Amino acid sequence: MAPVDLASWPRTEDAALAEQRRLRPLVEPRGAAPAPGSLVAGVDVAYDDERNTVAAAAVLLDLGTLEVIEESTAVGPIAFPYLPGLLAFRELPAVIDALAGLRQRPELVVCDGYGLAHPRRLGLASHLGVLTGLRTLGVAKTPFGFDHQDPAPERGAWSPLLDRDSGEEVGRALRTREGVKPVFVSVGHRIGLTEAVSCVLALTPRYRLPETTRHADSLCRRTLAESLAAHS
DNA sequence: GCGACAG
DNA sequence: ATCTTGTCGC
Repeated sequence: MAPVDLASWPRTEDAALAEQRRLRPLVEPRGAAPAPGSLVAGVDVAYDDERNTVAAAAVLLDLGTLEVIEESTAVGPIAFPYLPGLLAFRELPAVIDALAGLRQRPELVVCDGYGLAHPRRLGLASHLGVLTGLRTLGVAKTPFGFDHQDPAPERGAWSPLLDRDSGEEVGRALRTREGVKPVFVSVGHRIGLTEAVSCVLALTPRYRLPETTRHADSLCRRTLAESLAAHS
């Protein structure tokens, strides 16, 4: 996997918007779910704004057993400010570095955030998919700017996540645990929405968030804390 | 113009 | 995202 060249990474809002327009037509919003024994990666990042440092983690799990197979991390400078709708430019350089450190290639990458459920239909999950060619999906914890009805209380229940203007279904509010707030699933790249939802259910046998996300979250936090200690 | 706003 | 303790519950 080609590492990111930070020298040519967008630095301004205009450049980032132009890059989204360029990549958007390359998203493939259909495709099968990976087979039960496939390797699935979870990715996440943690920040230290004081030191302009970001730590990313990629954790590889067996989709069938949910056992951790491999871990990889990357630490680097924060590549972009946080602007809603441009999150990918902040997170992806470190995420791609972490993914590049995995010895085995995942058949799916689960991202913390959105894919097609995005103002310009290029959230970080889709962006990552187009840049790497990997199959991706997004799982977000809040509805961003979209409308939805509360799904029925049982695990597996869902309702469409709708664009406020067009009414288009851009994702699904999915109940991964009975009686707990839903998560918001959207297609990233090379997978359909129904298939993405079934993957997320396979990854949430017990908690609200996918096992992939939970492992990646704790690993990137640990990595950031260790890099902090090492530099003081 | 104002508020809302993935992480 | 991050600042932050104890506490209720499975």
